[in-house]
Amino acid sequence: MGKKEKMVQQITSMQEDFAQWYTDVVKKAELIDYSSVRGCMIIRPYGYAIWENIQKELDTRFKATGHENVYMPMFIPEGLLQKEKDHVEGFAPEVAWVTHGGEEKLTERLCVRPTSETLFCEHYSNVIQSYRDLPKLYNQWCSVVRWEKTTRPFLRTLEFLWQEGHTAHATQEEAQEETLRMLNVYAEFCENVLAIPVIKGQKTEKEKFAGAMATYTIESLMHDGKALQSGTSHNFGDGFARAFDIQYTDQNNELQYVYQTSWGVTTRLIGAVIMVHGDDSGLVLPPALAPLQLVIIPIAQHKPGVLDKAYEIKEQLSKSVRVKVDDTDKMPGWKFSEHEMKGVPLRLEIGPKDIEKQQVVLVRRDTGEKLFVPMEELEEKVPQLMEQIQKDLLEKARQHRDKHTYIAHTLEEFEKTVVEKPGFIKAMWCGDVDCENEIKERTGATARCIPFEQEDLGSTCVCCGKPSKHMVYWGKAY
RNA sequence: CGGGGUAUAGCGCAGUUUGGCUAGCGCGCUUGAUUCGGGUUCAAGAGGUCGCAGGUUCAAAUCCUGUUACCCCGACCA
Repeated sequence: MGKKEKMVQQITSMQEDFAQWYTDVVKKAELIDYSSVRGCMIIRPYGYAIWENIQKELDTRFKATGHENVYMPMFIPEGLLQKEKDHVEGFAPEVAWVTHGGEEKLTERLCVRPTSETLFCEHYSNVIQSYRDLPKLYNQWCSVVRWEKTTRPFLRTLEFLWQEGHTAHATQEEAQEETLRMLNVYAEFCENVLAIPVIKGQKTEKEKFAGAMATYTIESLMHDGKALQSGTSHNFGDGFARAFDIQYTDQNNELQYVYQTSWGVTTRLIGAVIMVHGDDSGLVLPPALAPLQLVIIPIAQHKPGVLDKAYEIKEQLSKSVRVKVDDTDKMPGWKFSEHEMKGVPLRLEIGPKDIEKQQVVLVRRDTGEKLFVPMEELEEKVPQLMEQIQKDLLEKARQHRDKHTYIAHTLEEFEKTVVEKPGFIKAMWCGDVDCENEIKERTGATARCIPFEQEDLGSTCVCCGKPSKHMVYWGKAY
């Protein structure tokens, strides 16, 4: 009994206190540690390995769609930042400033990049001359700094890792095509690698990026019913081009402004994985993302032949999965819990009894299901299970999301749903920002997106009763 | 940034109200045995300027002032 209790007490349960559960998981799964700087976190090896897998998967997709990686400076002169009015207004409240170099005060202070639009624009204005220079399809992996007031590991930190794509095109149509192409890349990545289903759509005027003509987003739903903006893709039109004078000469020898896009995802995605798949035993990682896909736990490892067999199986499986043997001298039960906390998708137990029967025990992290598998079937069975787990996680998340997506026809219904059933709320909207503000004030929910897949839920706005324009996904967000 | 809470060993906590001997406990950690199919058992040991900075006092983990970090709820945001 005492033992059972100890196990349960490892982390706070999701139901009891979701926020505390989240903090417990990021710490106990050894994803992060807090640092001595407020709001900044240390990403530990296991957490960073997850980020590296995200990078690898995304970078492959970026390259496949013709993008090149570059690196911009981390400092932006104040004057440069201020060239685009909406942009600077959006970011000014949360930039960090460098005012001194050594002991000497700088004549112009430098902003630590909160995002790099202005740097890319300045560079583009120098390197783009002719229609032959277009399109420019650049991406950058880096960290940015935003001086936030409240912070949470992965979800909001002062410095965070991300990628930002910045492209320049000859026409508005091309820019729009690129904006949606990258949104689709994100959506496909989230579903197939992270096993997180997303709603694709457009942000409202109120919610769009500072300086953008249009912002598109993928929105996902966390286990507690809160929404998480998981990636954005912006079409800038020629707004930045006009502010930064990025012009090219077209085929008719006429000067034209370029059309630009930018798009990004961040380490926040790791937070999404935790909050979508995790459970009371800790993290649950989809196999495509997991740094370690299969952990082999020898039982009675001091007995002759056990460790040898474990290593033999490891060798055999390492062709198809990321696998390791946990041969530390801890008790098996301890190892089980530890790897469950870290979300390793599949566990293989091998002991004297198994060796005798020429079989092993496989245990799925997501379902807890135990499978007795003959050794000669392992090479086939393990990759199969990986695929199955990947698929099941996505399906489970999709079902959770659908189950927690509600429809509201009136504001009263809307308010009631927000209070009683956290999740997405689908409701019609007239397009007026006043209604958007009133909904936020009365319910705390914001417009997450105007989804591409529209549904007809009636002809009147949920707020004012005037003719409706769009069906909108609403929700409380992280 | 507003309201609430917390800070004592790696982790979880007691002690603080009412200042008083050398600051305790459980887990973990180290060493040696023992055990191994869900957090073994036993023995010996290491580890703390009580978040930080001031102040009051013969004496401060304990009282006072300031400050920082973390957690929760709001406002802002990837």
